[in-house]
Amino acid sequence: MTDYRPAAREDLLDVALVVAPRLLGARLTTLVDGQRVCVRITEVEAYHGLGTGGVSDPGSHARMGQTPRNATMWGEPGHLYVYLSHGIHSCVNVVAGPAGVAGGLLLRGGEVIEGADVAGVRRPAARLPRDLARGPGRLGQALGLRHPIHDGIDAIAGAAPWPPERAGAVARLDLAREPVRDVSRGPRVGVAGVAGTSAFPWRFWITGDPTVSVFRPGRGAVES
DNA sequence: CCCTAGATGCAT
DNA sequence: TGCATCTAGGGG
Repeated sequence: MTDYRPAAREDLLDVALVVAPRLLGARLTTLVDGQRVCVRITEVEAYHGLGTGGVSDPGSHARMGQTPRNATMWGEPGHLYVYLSHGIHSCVNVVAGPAGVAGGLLLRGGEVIEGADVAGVRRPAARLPRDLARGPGRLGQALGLRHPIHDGIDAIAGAAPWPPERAGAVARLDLAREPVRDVSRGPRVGVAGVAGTSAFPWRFWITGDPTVSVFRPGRGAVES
């Protein structure tokens, strides 16, 4: 990953798209406040931003270039970009692509496979186990990840099996996974304008998985 | 400044 | 359908 060098502008666009399906079935484990929760990722969305002069993703936080808010997206791959949605929800991205290029995969859904009791306490509204991490805000809450204190946390363990804590939290992404039977692809959720149409089919999910969030077209999307 | 809209969730 | 409530960006 660190040796990756884009040969063309199009290759930069590919980065997040290549990584996206690879995250399906992968596991993200967190240790927050001494409590451990593991989620099997079932739904992701790709976002990127080339900054000034390049083609940009109109649905991406990085579309206008680097800002204090989206700085993590421009940093090291494998770190977590945690942002606040509507002033309430902490949503989690896995940063993708080389440092200096904005890219990330929004984790939109997952199955809690460890620490369901802990996740249940964090998410009392969840009636069914499948709702514990179904949706980006829910997933962040189930894992105990919060904006802004956990933004930029490194989810790659590296040589150490369990890296040092940061802000009372540890996150680890395990890309080794069981083969995924069938992957579906379609437009991203809740993105307005052209990005809400089939022009950007950058949402990937495990076909038929009950922990995949409900599709909701963005404002300005084509009605039917 | 003020307004709007946003990669949302949940009660009504 | 409306609200919770924080942020960035665009327009006056």
